[in-house]
Amino acid sequence: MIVLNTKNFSLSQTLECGQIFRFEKIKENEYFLQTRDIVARVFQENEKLYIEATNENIDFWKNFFDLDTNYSEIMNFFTKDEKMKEIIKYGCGIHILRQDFEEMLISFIMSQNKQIPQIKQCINLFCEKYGEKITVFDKVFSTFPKLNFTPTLEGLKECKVGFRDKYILDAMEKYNEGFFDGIKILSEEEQREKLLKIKGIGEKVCNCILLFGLARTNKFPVDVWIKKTMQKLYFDDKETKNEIIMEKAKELFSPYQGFAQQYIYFAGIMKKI
DNA sequence: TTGCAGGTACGCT
DNA sequence: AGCGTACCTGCA
Repeated sequence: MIVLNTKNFSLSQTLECGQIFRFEKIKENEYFLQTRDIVARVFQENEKLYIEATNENIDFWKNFFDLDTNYSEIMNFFTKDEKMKEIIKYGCGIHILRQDFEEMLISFIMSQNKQIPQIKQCINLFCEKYGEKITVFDKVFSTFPKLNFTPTLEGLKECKVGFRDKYILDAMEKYNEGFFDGIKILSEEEQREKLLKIKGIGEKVCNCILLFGLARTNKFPVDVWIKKTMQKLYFDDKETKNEIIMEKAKELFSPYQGFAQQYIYFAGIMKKI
């Protein structure tokens, strides 16, 4: 068990704002959480975060929960905009997790599925089929597999990913051809170009992978929730193209667009806006 | 029951 | 260049 000190951090807000899919609530402020092949039981009490995990490397978890970033500074930046000042009140404990690139790649291709429960199901089926079983806390978990294999379309169909089966196959074939080798050290523009070459990755999914899997925190993925909420906030509730919404976000939120996106998403799903 | 939602590809104009 | 529809699945 490790104990970390946190500031401006809420475990529940951070997990429940749509950036991570493999977690399960045990009770208030306590969750099972999985990333890659790691299983953790995480508990927050006041400003302390308790982590019991198959990997208890402190630096890993500090990085994963982004505990060294100064969120007061970021939130302070947003207070210059009256509307954002309201928005950040709802999710002021959100951190942007630094998740695994491979896992984000597959998860966000699946995410053009539907609601979060369905996305979770697809990922869990994928892990059950291709990952390894591991028993921790008297419970069986499945790890997220290394991507060094090529699945069949039939196998992927069993994960209920629907028509995204060929997209995932495309991504994994390219992955195994070394297409993504060294992606972490490329420039953001180069990373973006590579991602967009994969079938099934368009602007939105690309931005999610950049933001959550490659720590590009100035990206602003626009999904239906963000679109609705942004329209209400800045466009007089009128139908507005994603392109225009992204321009507005850039103008208002740079260099912290990713954080803004999370706060807005959270406020939006809380139906407060 | 039908039909809709989710993001992208693809075919049409 | 922009628009409409297909893709698959679960759920109202």
